[in-house]
Amino acid sequence: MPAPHRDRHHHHVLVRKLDRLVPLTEDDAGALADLSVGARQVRPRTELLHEGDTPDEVILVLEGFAARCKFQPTGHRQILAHLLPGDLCEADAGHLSRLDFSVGTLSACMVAFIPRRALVSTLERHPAMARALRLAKLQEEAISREWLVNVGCRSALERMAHLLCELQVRLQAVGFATRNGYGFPITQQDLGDTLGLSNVHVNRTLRVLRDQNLIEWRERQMRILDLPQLQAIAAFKAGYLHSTTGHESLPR
Amino acid sequence: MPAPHRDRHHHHVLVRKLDRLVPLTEDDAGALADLSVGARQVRPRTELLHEGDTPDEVILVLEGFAARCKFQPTGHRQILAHLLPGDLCEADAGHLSRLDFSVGTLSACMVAFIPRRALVSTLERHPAMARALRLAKLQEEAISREWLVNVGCRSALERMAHLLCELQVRLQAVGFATRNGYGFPITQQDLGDTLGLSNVHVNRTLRVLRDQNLIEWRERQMRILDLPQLQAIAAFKAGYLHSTTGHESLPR
DNA sequence: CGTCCTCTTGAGACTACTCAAGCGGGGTGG
DNA sequence: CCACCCCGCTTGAGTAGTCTCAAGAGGACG
Repeated sequence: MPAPHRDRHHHHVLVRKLDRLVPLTEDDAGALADLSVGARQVRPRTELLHEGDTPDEVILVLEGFAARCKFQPTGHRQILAHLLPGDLCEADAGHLSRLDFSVGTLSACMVAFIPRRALVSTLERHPAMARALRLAKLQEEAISREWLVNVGCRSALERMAHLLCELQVRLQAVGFATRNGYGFPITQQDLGDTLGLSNVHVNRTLRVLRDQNLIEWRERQMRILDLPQLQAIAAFKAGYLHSTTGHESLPR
Repeated sequence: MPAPHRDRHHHHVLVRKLDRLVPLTEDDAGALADLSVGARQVRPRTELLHEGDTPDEVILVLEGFAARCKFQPTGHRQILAHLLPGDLCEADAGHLSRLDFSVGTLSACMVAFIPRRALVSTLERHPAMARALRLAKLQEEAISREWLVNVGCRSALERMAHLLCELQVRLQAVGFATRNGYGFPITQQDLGDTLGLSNVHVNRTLRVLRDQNLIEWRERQMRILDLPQLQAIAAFKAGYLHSTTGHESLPR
């Protein structure tokens, strides 16, 4: 029993992600999949783009956790965004002279480096993809707004719960989470740099969630035991992710 | 002694701001200025766009301080961005179904409500403006990244100093700051909601800066007495604002 | 087998918060 | 014109949340 024709490339993360935002043709999907030939396995804690660079390649994460981050003179690191499978990074950074942050892997990752020119020309030939990427960018911005709220006015427990809920939704949208958990191959230090907490306090906060039987985290696998309760703690509203069931209104 | 021809519209904030990013023709400038006819005076603490709305108008601030903000169920408010004179807000929000934040004035403001269709058609006829707006958007994103760093890993004193430095640069770029200060008509509570601090702690933090003769803030006028020292406290690097002397490289 | 890295837990310190009270200026109504 | 009131600023006191320093345990890897 053959899969429907239009699903031929749907094993590809980026296709899965964008098709939820804007229905793609089989032709679109193929062109998209072609962009990520030559993907490479990258070790954890590897810098992919450096602060101050003017990269002529765009990063596409296919597997694993990567991140945008900024390093402070004090040695502190702030993680600005998690780059999950299907996330395309710095698509329009070419407009700026220099990056004001760096991009690196947290875990081992499968990453494609897409020449900007190739991306641009593909987008010109596939306007639906361009529209989907604009929507994806808006989602990203909504996430970073929520992160500012997180560090700005939530307690450690609330922040942690909120992040775990967000990842559940985002990863599920690209097929990297089950109903009650996901692979979570990052360190507690990474988590601290994400949430603006010390690694020690991250540990204590996780223990509270574990002691309340809300989560379990072993062998790089996060199990969400009580999602409703976790969402309640975080006052988590999935709406901001704009990824509910796909196919947003398409003005303009 | 007549002003040079191309300066005819340069009394307009948005023209001043965008012309620094991409040189505009007199024709561009005129079209831009036309968009803000019908600007209105708005009282402080007025909501301009509401969370959940799908606005068909874009906000242009001509005078005063406005802000994007998110309200929490707990009653807390997080300010996501300051909208200063020359800032154009939610230019591409039309792509999303619903706003996940609201926009409101902090101080009394002069604001233009620009119908999205008018903006779009002007941008189609003036591609330089469209390019300038894309660059302005990138600046905004850089600022919000820096804000995340601010609340994520800086102390109260550092956060405050950093914000004051940022405003000095941003306001000077649109002619709303002198070399050593600017009008600063917002409350300490607003400042707290911006920096993730309580209003009480904002007050104490300001007193430290005042006691060290770094700033003076009276009658809604902020005077920066020692900018280098303030920048040193904040580890402030103006580079992220990408507004140094204008006319960035223009790829693509 | 040793080393390194991450996780874990304890103890003590410090930053920032909450609650509370007083002050001062600007606007409003008598 | 004056009195009052409200809102924002200021300062104090005590508390809570988070941080730093430190030490030990458990794995992974060479």
